[in-house]
Amino acid sequence: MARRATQADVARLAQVSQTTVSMVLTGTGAAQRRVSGAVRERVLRAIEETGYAANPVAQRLAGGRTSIIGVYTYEAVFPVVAGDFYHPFLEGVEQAAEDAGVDLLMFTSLASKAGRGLTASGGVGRLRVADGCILVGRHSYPEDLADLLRRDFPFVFIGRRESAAGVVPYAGAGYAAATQEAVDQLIALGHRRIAALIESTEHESMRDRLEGYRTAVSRAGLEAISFEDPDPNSTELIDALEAAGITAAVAAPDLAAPLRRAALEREWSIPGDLSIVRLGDPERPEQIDGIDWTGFLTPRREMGAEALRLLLRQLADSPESLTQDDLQLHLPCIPHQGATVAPPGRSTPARETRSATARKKAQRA
Amino acid sequence: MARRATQADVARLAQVSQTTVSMVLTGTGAAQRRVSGAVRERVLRAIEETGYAANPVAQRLAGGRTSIIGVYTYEAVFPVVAGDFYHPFLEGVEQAAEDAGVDLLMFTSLASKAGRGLTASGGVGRLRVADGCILVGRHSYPEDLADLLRRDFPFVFIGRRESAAGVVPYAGAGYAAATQEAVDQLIALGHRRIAALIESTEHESMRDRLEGYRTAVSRAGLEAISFEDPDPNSTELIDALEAAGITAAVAAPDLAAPLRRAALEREWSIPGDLSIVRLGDPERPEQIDGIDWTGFLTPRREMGAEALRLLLRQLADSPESLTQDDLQLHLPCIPHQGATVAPPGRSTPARETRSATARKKAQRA
DNA sequence: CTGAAAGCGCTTACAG
DNA sequence: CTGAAAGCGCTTACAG
Repeated sequence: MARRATQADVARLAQVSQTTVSMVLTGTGAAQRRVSGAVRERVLRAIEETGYAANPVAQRLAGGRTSIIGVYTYEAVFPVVAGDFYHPFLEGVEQAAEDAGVDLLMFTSLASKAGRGLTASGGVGRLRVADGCILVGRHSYPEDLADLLRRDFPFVFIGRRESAAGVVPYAGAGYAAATQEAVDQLIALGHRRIAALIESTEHESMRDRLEGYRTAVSRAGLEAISFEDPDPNSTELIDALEAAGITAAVAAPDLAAPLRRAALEREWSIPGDLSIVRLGDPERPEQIDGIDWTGFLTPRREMGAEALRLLLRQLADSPESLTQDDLQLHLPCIPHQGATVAPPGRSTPARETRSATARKKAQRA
Repeated sequence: MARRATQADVARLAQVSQTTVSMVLTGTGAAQRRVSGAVRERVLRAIEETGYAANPVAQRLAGGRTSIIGVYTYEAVFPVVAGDFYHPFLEGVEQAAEDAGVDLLMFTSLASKAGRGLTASGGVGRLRVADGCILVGRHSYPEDLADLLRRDFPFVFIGRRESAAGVVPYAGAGYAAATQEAVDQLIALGHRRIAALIESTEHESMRDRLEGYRTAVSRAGLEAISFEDPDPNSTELIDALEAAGITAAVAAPDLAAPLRRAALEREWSIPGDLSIVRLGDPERPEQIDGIDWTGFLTPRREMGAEALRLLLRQLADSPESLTQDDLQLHLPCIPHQGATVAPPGRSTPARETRSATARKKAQRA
């Protein structure tokens, strides 16, 4: 196997110095150094002839750019499950990369061991073969974020992430705004007892939804009734909703279907007895059902594409000019009017009946 | 921004040479060089103190390998269609890359314009930023193959490819052997009039299937009856099968379902009147049905994984020792006994009846 | 306009 | 057992 050609090889063939070869390749020298037309021609021909392509590793070590953007996925790059949650993010990244003419380096060598993240599997250093890096994954890894920020390595997270260590650049979904709007609509329909069901507020995206919910209910002078990490398989949740007189619930994506199932088991009708709003795309494939959910979709492709563009902006000439608002993107979610929301049940009697049935079932159990 | 510590920093602190630091870190020196206990201790402490972590970029440059393997996909890297045909190949590549500790560079910048291939979008040049490259795609691109071979660039195709320009390294499916075996089984069941339905023999994989079919029928002294690129939506195909007295057909993956549909429309029963063997995984997602096809599966993940391993072998110490057999892999297909094959219809009357019905329908049309 | 030289942070013969 | 030195393939001041 022929050794790959180097600038030295090209230089020898073109009868110029290696510096000159580098110069014609990356014209961005101190003073936009011009190489005379004749010499440039010779060099270009020699490049052609030798099949030279710059070694990105050497380029990076010397402090240059490679037009290679890293992609670090906390989950598998090529997900096993068709219809995987992460797929659309990567499609967006790919599309934007193609548009920008950059290549994507998937850090398969850094496969996150047992979900312990980047820091655990070799650290941020390895990412530096790329000009910058996009990160995607379900969880938050505070150490990774701190490390990334401290090292001053250009990166963008897909999905909002916070760190005490500094301003984390991200392309996130506007969950707060979308949730708020969804709750506003429930209120406009006449609902007064609206619950929020979310997963752990450890995660930024859940905090955002909760915040949107709180803003909307408090502005309307309603009571905020939220359940964090409820167990949708227990009857207690439905008991609690009933006791609180809830007529509508906004639910984290993976909680919507279980809530619906639990409610139906109680012989509630959806949306007759309970309206449910789904706050985004479900992550777990088993949650993908045929239900026409009212709520909104997570703009996954857009998040991927915008993340890449944001990274490119950071790599551009004057990254200092980027403000926090430039670095932290909240992309609008896509509202969808489905079949799981209706005005609250009109008659108290109906509600009584339902409650009676429910109570009977509960006693039997 | 704290500059990250280097071996030089550690060396200074530990009062040893930078070489020694490198030595204690990577004990694999020429003669397993031992550093005395005391010195090793000092170095380790200094590493601790400085928080030193090796710069992988420098390691790669010094090591002579970038550990970057390119992946060029003629189709989109992250396919839009869930259940995409190409997905499993990439999963296999990813798994093998993870095992080998190499990263994958997806050439998104080279997105093949209108299916015109590599040569059309700039040529082999950019691929050279990687140590070698895996190529995946539906079609054959003779120019690309010739270019790759002529340039002596290490690559492996997923799926068998031929070129007059030389020996193309590939990890292909053993379609010939699998098809032959399938036909043998039909013969063992008592079939004597067996047809082959394949797509254009322009493609290597179709030629392989045809070859396997021909070998099997000729060995059994039967007539070879093959249809290349038949139109399964026309009644002519069924007419022809009927005229030839066919009782079983082996069909290219994307032709099996259309053939079945056409036969059912004729009121043939499957497998009663016609046995159908499907020769691999269908490419087009609309062909994915609930039918339990008899035939075999394409070992897609294995092909991806083996392609990467083969490429790595080419990049290893003594690639010259690789023979053509080493470079061209035919991975065994996975046989599957489904519900679309049975012994041929026992009675001539049954067949007459069927033919009569069919003839009537044909006249009506 | 062009080239000699230093430097990026490592590994690895080659000498002591 | 340890270190001085060369080299991996680039970029980028710094001199001509």
